[in-house]
Amino acid sequence: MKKSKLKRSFFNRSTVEVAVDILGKVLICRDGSTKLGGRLVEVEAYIGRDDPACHASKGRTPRNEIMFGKPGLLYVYFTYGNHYMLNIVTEREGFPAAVLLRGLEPVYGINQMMKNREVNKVTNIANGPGKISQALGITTRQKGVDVTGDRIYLVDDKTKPDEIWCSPRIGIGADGADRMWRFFIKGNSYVSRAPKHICEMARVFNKGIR
DNA sequence: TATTGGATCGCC
DNA sequence: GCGATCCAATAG
Repeated sequence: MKKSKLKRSFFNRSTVEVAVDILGKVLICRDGSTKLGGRLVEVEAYIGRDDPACHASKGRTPRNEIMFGKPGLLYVYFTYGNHYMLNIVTEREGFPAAVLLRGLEPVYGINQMMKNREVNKVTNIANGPGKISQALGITTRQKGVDVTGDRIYLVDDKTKPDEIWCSPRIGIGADGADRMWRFFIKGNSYVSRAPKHICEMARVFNKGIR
């Protein structure tokens, strides 16, 4: 089986489908001779104007306008005075939606990522959304970068992820907390520390797994 | 122009 | 469990 780079058509689908399918794929960031990245193990879906937790729920603003753009663009924003959140835009152009990257199993450039994070445990490099951006050197400068290009992209190496589970999204208030739109690989050590949430197997997306 | 709170993290 | 930290969004 050959490795392949994910194309725009991958992201031009329903956000839940993209969120589930992107688990197990490898995110690569190239900068000159530096190659950083790893396998995605936890993501969340933010879907359109009807999703109260989606930044675009109240319409288009300077911050969220990238979400209305082409599927496959990076949506990066700054929050809590400290952290950059890395998202990939999904669905057709004009429909504001994205997948937030929350957990990554380090594969490439582990030493450099540990330097970027000032940590010395691999399990503490990228087990949280702010940590992923810091490890990879992502800031709002990367907002709008196209992941079908050659600087930041995703690779399908045909690895089958283990069981996919879902839960409510983290850090979301009552509005939108009912949606089970956080997806992660059950038991993986690089999933972020989460509050005690109801988790269940995402049965629809685990065909063939019993 | 002022105020408020956040898709978090790290340390107590 | 709580404070840091600063920007975006909203209200006045």
